Amino acid sequence: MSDLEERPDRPRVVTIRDVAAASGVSIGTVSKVLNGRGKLRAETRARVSAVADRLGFRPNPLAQGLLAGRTHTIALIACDGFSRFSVPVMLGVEDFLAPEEISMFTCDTRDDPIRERHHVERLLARRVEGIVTTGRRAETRHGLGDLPVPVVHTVSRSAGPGDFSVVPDDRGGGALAVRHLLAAGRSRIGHITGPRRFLAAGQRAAGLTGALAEAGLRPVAEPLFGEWSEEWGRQAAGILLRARPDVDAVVCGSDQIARGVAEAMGEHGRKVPDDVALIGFENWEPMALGARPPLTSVDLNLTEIGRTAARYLLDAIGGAPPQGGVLTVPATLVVRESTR
Amino acid sequence: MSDLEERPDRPRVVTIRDVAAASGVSIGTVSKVLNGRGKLRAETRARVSAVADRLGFRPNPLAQGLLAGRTHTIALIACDGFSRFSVPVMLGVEDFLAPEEISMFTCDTRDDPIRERHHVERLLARRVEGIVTTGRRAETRHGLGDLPVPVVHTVSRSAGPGDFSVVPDDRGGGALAVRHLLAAGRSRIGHITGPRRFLAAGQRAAGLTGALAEAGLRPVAEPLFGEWSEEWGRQAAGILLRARPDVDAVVCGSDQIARGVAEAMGEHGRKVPDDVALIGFENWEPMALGARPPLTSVDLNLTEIGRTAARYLLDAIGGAPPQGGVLTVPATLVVRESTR
DNA sequence: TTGAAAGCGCTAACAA
DNA sequence: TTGTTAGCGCTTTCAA
Repeated sequence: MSDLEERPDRPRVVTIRDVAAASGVSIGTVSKVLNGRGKLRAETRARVSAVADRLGFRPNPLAQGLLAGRTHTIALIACDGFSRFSVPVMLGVEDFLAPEEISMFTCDTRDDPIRERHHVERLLARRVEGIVTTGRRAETRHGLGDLPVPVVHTVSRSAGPGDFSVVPDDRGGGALAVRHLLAAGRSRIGHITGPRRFLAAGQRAAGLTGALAEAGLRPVAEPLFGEWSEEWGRQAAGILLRARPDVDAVVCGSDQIARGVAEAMGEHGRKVPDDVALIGFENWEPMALGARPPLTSVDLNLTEIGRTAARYLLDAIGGAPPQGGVLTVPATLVVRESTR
Repeated sequence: MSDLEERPDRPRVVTIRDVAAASGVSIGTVSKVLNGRGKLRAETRARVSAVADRLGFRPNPLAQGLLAGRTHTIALIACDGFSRFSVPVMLGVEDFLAPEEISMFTCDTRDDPIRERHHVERLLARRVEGIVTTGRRAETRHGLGDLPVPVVHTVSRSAGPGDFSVVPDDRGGGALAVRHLLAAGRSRIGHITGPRRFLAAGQRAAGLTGALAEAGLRPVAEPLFGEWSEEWGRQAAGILLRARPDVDAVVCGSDQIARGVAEAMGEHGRKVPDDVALIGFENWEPMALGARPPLTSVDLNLTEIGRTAARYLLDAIGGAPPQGGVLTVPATLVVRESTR
């Protein structure tokens, strides 16, 4: 496949000088045409643009940026191998950025602070104008330190003082799930979720108990903290059924857990949703749709978190006063067969 | 959260001039110190580096790039919303790029040619030095046209003449699965997979029948083409069992299908792996590990595909003669309980 | 209405 | 051993 012939020259990049020469004007004039600036004869404008088009001229953003001190780039730093938590955020950020003609560098730190530092250094050297970080489920993360550009943290909130974070509403999501179940006439509601050390698990549980309390109720049993896995869901369903055979609904801390619960319920002779209604969390479609029956699930709207983060970042880049604190994006409920 | 006070000035960016002034030398000297070029007194070097460090100087890569005509950036274009197929490739590309101090722009086309064109235009304007595309399962995609920079397509092969693609070995993966089953003493092997129109489905099936043929065998029944879903797995398992109750192993076109099959097998009174061994495809861990029992699965080594693509891209950027054609990265088998 | 020239931050060739 | 200068591609005065 290799060949000895000279490599065919790739088309040389066309500069403003080429356009000027080809259209017989100065580079200043070309610049004015391209930017619609200054006073020029219509005929000149037309002619120069035509030439620029014909030559396939694209202004070099490095040169533009050098002069303007801007790069129209931002960076997204993930820490979790672009997991299913980071990806929707990325898409949201991109959504918001693309029409602004801003490009996005991405990198992943694999949860390694050294790698993170390294990436931040390089990105700053490249003069990105802002940084978005993404996290894995709602946790608390360290800040990035005092940087010369605005930073927005997403999903995981930053512990750095004055830092700004956009996070999912785990608590509200838990409440949402409960209200849906109450409206459907369920009242003996259990909760099976991930490890206690996860902020997300605690908040989802708190939202659930809160919403039950509003209705003068309590969970049918103490929330069961364990793992984020299907296997834990299977185990915990057994534990719950043994303690409270009369349970008529379970809110799960993740769709994976909910799948495990669904399976175990069947094995214990309970029908979903007839005997026990089931709600998952995170609305991870391959999981939620593959379950039998398909799972009602709390959607944390991570893409919206990404859009929101991008909007704030652009505002900050534009000179808006710095924001600190945590902004929470509401969750929504996607209703499927497991609660119908 | 807003305040009326003046926004605290972010630290102004330090230029080579600042360093020169602060250390009482010319900018040329600073440049030599920073790049280790030229002949300078050791004392000067030490002093200037110290000042540069103290000031937190970072050379502006825009200026460097403008001069050198290089940007040390590449782009990755996904088409599938950074799906589980694109993400491992991204990580592989990043793996290979990071030590080279090359940064990666990413964008997603949402499978929209207009969006793709738009992104390509913008990336070229930014003078990326190369482009990697990622695809969703092995398909054939259109090329990007004649670009002034090298392009490597991954996962989906490009139909563009002279284009270079790095793709998974679906056929080899199918063969791998069969050989593993044969070695385990199974011989009545069925196949349940995705839609016939997918190249990946066809190749996996071909690999399977090929490896069986080598052993003088044929599939226990015609391969069942359907959907990539669990639901299809459940359905198809029933069909297969009705046709061939004596089947002792099933290779599935995806882990999702395999999960469905596993579930249905249980319902039909077949134990996995005792009665029927099961192999999935793609080694999508949340699916493969959550199944009961955990699934043996063919890993397509997408991260390795990413690394390989990055290596070729860098070579091409470095001036290696252009390659055309398709490079196949071998698959491997991850053995778990479903075949033990 | 157009052109000339300065300068963004940096490197490299050449002078001193 | 160090400084000076030109120039990368572009925008933006200011002159013509």
